[in-house]
Amino acid sequence: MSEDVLKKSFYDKQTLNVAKKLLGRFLVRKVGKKIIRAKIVETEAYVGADDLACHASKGRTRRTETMYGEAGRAYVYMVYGMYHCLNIVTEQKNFPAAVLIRAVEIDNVPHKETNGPGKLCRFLQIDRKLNGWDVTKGEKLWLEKPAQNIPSKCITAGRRIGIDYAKHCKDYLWRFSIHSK
DNA sequence: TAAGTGATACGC
DNA sequence: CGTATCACTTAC
Repeated sequence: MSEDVLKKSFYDKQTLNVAKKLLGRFLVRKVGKKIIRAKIVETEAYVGADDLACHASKGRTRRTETMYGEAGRAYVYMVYGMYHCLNIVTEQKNFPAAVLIRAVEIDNVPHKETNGPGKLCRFLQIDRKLNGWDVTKGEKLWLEKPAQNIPSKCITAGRRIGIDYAKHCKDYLWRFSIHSK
């Protein structure tokens, strides 16, 4: 496996920092012999049982069990019956936190097809079978270092999307994206 | 702006 | 069991 594969030590840190550092890195998906490399351009952090927007705020259940596990695993779930969302589990074991991958860019693919969490999973053929997958192994699904880091002045923080039910937590600036130019 | 879609969680 | 809700997308 490539030396560029991000290790567990990248993920078991503070979630907000991991979310920012994931920007500009490559999400790599291998299906059969085909490899797709996607640059991450937008992420969101979901941190702990106290974050009302985090699925784990409702307690530890079968669904959220992955988030309580080790850092560097994929947390994949289905929403609205049609779409999957890909998250990467962060922080230490038994602390529920993850980074949602909201948008990516792929060479020769219209941005329209990969600029949403449900759309990028459909394009990369990610579904619940990958829930709990270890993304530090460099097989099937993993993340790689970028050619260069994204300067912090090119990162925009904003409110998270689609979590109006989360009361005061909806105003946290826990969505991060790269602004071009 | 609304509705499709089914897993999930919870109440009975 | 039933039913409400949802970290979304697409078509009006």
